[in-house]
Amino acid sequence: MEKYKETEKKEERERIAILPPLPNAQKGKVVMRFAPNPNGPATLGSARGMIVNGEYVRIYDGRLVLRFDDTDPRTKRPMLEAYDWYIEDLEWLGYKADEVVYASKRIPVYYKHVEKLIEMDYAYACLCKKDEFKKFRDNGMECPHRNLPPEKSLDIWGRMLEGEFREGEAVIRIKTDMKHKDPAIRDWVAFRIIFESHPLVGDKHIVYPTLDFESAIEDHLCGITHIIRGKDLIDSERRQKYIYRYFGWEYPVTKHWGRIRIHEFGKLSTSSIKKEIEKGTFTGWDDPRVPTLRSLRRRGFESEAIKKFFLSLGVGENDVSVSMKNLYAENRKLIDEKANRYFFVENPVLIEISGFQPEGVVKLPLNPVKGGTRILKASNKVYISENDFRKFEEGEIIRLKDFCNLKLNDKQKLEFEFAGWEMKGVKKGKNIIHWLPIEDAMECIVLAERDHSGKVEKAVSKEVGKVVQFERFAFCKIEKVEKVGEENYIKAIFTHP
RNA sequence: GCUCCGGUGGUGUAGCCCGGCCAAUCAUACGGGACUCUCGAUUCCGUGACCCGGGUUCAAAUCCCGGCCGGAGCACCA
Repeated sequence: MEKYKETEKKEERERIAILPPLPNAQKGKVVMRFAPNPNGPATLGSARGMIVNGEYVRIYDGRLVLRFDDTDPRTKRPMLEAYDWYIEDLEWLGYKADEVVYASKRIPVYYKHVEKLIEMDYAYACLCKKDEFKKFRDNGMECPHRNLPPEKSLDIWGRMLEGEFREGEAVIRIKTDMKHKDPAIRDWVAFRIIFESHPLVGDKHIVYPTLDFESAIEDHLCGITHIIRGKDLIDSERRQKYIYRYFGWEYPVTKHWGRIRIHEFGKLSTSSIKKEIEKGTFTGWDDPRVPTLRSLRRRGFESEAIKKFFLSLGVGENDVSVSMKNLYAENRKLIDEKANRYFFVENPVLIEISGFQPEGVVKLPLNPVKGGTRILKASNKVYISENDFRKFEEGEIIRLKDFCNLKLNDKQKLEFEFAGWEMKGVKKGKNIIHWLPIEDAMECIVLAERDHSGKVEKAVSKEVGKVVQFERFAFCKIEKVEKVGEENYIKAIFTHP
């Protein structure tokens, strides 16, 4: 009976995690893509793209393409390390790209396509200045270059590639409709000149495609059947459909999700994080305060929790504003039973207990599921947290968890007196505190929003790389044991409460 | 301003296409009880929502119109 209930619950949870069916999707024939710009590492926002696409591909037994939309070496300059980081992060989340495409390496392919479009008179070389064109566009008028004969456009195109124009002097535009009711769609730019060395392909090119062009061609070439992305790219579809019509291609099925805002991180964008790192506010892209996947991994989050978190948001088009608490809840479900328990005493106050001379050791439970014990010396010199100490009043009985009771005699002088071994008489809850014998304590620093320092059980040294729970404090990942001078100390990272 | 899109409890989400079984699902949050020598877990109970106004209909969260609010795009960024 109990077991039946258990599995039923699991199924319920599983069902929630399932995404709505994709229109026109056939098992085995779905091809989807995740297309980031590697101008920084994957963030929580990128994770949504990886998870939703990855999960659909898994459901439909399809193919996943990881494509780097890195065709602007200046404004959204790619970061060389980020390419591999994306591949790593994708794998960490449990998805594997069946194919990896680097747009910057395939620029000649895009050249060929645009040449064809120019020949067919569906694209033209435009020599207007940016604001000149804007005027034409806003008034629904054709610019003087629009009706250049294809040969003439082709000639300008050739000279663009030769470097005869400077930046801003010539672009290639796709012909749409200068009277289109949405000005954003009118004759958009497909290629522009950028004299800037590309981190990945160097000085090979001076004419780069815009995202809309590159993505349109690449989606077709890769045989993408379904595109799911943020709604900021919703106009892309309207623009790109012109190309698809001109070539007689079929546009993939699309779906867009709304903007996501995480309460705790607010406005942090890739570029603003970058700035803060350069300023030294953050230590790097894996600083625990930063919403990158690298940081969450470092903090000890399970990728499964991140997945559940995003799947629970669904793929609706309305904007969401969600708290990390939801992620914490998912992660807690996974790590609670794995994490060993230890005492971490923040802002330690050393007290000496009078009235007894303890001998031997105290055994404490190590893990709530697997059991096991950990051992601390029974001592009359122990650390307790200043945060607890502050709350006690003279005459109060305090329980050192799993050890013994004390009575606070004089708060000023830190005078504590032994008050028995048994639990009875102690109010459960707030008066049971964690503690640490002076003999088993070592220094510990916990990196978080605001760093916490204190003392921790020496045995924690064996947990490097693992997530533990510091009782009555939080879950933390033990990162390493570091030596400062003579002394070792534990460096841990705050995971979540 | 123009062009799209969206509005279900504090926060997310299901339901809306194909109106009735929705006095609206689930999660999280919050409040209270039990249990546990953790402020964690478990468990029980509770709080709490269909943006507003019209219309269609025997019947509307679901369809239609208007309003209000929110968002996205309007880049030689992605």
